[in-house]
Amino acid sequence: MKNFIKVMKALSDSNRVKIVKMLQHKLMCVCELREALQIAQSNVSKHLKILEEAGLVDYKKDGLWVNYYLTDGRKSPYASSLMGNLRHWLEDDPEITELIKRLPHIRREDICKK
Amino acid sequence: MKNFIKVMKALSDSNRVKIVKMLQHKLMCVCELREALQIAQSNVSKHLKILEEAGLVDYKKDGLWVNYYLTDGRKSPYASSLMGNLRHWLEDDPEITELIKRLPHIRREDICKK
DNA sequence: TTATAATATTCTTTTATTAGAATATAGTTA
DNA sequence: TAACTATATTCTAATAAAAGAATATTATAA
Repeated sequence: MKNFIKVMKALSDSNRVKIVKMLQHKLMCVCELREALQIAQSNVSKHLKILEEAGLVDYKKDGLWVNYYLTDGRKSPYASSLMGNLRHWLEDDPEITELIKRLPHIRREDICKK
Repeated sequence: MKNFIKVMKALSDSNRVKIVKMLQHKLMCVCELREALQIAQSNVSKHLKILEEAGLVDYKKDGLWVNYYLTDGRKSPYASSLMGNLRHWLEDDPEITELIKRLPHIRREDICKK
């Protein structure tokens, strides 16, 4: 039950759903996600942590960058099923399509200084 | 997006998930649900409203009783898919099995006076 | 070693959610 | 009609979530 609730809660926030939908297209670092969502960096980090603890995303460090990517949800049947469905769910949502359209122009080289 | 979030939120609370799992076994009135969950009647009503607005349950009035039952989630693909999955999900959850086991003994004739 | 950059964590405020108690409503029966 | 019962709604308090600002951490480069 606990894990089920955790997965459901993780996907009950629109910013987190947006993160998932973006990561379906490419692996992204925190500053790219911040730029895309236009929210404070600390919030991006916190949302990512919630998604990670639900077993929905994972990350690899690359120098200063931390690159987040989707897991297959192997950690739980709930995560797995929902991640599968979310590949086609919300594809026509206006907010999502707008976000995805902007995605190619959000590049860490332009946003961060390194 | 809005409807998706609504469905996810509706299923992000353990009392509401319990209601869904119980309704898989039989149609139930508010006082039976209250007895099963051991929470205030007003809370049961409020949880039922949230489930209803997410398109997960519906009700039919029968005199003083209001009988709640599961919909097939026809209202949205999210509701439909999750309701389908919830038929087998959490079947082995200790809290749920305990609850379902008690279900046959929770009868409105015994609980309410009428 | 110092400085800098990307991310995580902490602190604080605001907003939502959940809860029970009290009250209102609607249907039933005396 | 008046009294009663099941449910819904309102009110208020407690708890949890989400937000941004500020600070801490970690890795890199000067």
